[in-house]
Amino acid sequence: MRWSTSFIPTLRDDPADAEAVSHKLLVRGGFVRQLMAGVYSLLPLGLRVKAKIEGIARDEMKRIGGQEFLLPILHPGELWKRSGRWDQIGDELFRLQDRRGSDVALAMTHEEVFTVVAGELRSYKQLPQVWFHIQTKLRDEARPKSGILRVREFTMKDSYSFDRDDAGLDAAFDNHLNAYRRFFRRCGFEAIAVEASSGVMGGNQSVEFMLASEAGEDWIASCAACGYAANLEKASSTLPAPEDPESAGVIEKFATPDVHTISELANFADGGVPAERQIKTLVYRAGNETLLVLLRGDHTLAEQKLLDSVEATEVRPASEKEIRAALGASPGSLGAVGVTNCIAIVDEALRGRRGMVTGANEDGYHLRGVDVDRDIEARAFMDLREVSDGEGCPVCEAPIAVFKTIEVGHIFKLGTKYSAALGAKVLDENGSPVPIVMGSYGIGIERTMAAVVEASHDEAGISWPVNIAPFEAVVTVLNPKDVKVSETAEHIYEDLVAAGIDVLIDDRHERPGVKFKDAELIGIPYRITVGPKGVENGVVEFMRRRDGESREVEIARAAETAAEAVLEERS
RNA sequence: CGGGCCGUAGCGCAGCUUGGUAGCGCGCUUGACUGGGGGUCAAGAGGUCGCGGGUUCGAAUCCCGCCGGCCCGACCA
Repeated sequence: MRWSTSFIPTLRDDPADAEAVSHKLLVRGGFVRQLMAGVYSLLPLGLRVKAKIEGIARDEMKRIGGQEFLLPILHPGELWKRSGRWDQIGDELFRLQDRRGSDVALAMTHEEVFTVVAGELRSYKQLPQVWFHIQTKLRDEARPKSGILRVREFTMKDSYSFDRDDAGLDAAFDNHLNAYRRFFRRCGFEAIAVEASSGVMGGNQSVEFMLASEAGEDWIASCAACGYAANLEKASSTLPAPEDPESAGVIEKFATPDVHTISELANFADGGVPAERQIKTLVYRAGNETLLVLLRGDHTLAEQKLLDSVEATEVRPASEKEIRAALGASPGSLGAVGVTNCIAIVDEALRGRRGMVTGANEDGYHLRGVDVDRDIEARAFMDLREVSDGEGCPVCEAPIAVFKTIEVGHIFKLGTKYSAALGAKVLDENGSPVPIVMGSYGIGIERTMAAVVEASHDEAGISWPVNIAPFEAVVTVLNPKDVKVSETAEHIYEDLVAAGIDVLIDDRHERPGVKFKDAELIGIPYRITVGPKGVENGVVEFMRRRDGESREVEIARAAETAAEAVLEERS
């Protein structure tokens, strides 16, 4: 392609509304333009990258036996009602009505429709199947942000596995796990596979693929020593054994005027204790039940863990009014000792603790000498707290690291949630109908694009890996008016085209500096610079974007050298 | 959905406090010089000041309403 006739609108300045590096660079480089909040147009450069990422996804899916489909994005609301998600999901699902007034949903994901198609499977002998498509998804995100990282309209590679039993699902899941690792590696980064919560997707196991990045919004805990990694919604950790008094002691009420927070109580002169000796009492509503969620004073609740373990579709913090009605005191003086009208759920870290301090359910008073096992009627002990950096890995006890990541892929063991609801059954060996065991597996294509930029850029711009670069090489013509220079450049360009390299020739009438800056901004992995001085000496400059390494190459060998470098890196 | 900030030329911004009919840099067009890291000079083009209403002789500027965007939080298969 010729730069002079291409639409590559690069910008000198960062767009004012961009925060994330990938957002700034993809806009400045002329890859994307915003249309509205969370909706972006892909320009030619952006589309080229997207197509390459899709190509790798397709390749990896076919490697594990995937068959490609293309399912609609306009779905009958009826179908989503049958799976239950019409009511479960809320505002994130785009809904509309057609001219006859029928409910229609815009695809957030395609479990329902793939399951309907799978309804034509008749026999266990037809299983397993792995089906996929690469299709637009629409989600009315509450807060689109960070450019192309979190949007309302995007492309997803999603696949669905259909198996006769859990063992089959396990195998399909493993195949995807490996395919995803290869996929992200080919896109240019090592994704961290983490245990995750399945959320409203249903199913009992899910793994997310993450890229460590400040631009991300998911926190994960990861152990460098043994490889354990989990989303903070799910991660657990070990703590040093507490040093509690031997004897249980007796409960004493004491006055704590003006003490409303854990830290105020820790600093309270007349009976205050450190946060780790306090019991934090949070009040939640789940359906018609009031839950007391008890944690150590210095710990934070991982709300998703609570949600996952109470089997409610929704839990929310109780209002101050509800709290007062249930416990007779305001936040700051709450506790679970002697409370019978609420369900107390206690974090594992409090099990067996003695000599603790907690609220007395009377404003301005606390209790000391509390023995958790003796004094609190716990419905259950569960892991509810959020892991902190430096705590012990649950597998090997080495210190665990907590950091921010971008979620680029997510795979789920769905089980029979959708097949049972939508009647996708096969006959087993005995001739009895059994629901198909399903898995679903997604990769965000544009998000992957942005993630690569987050992982691979410098002050000058993007540095694409060869596999997904919009062009693999650029021939920069320093002075197109100089006939010798321009003929030399054109020859090299033609040779690269003939060699099957995606090559761009910068034949614009621009200053050299402008061309260099632009080539670096849009991130072309290799550059051949053809200028009058070099041509005079029979050489051109060959430069690698990622480290700036450059050398002179004979004109006759230039195309070959570049082609070899590119081909060596393609995978 | 709560809190904060912002909509003026393609991009980045000033002007608004104290009303008088819009300006700067970059980019763009034409010409000349220049040609290995965003060059110089000259001449130009380009704006319903987000939208609607109100106040006023007069509104980018003041008032009311709406729309849109960004950030923080809640949310997120």
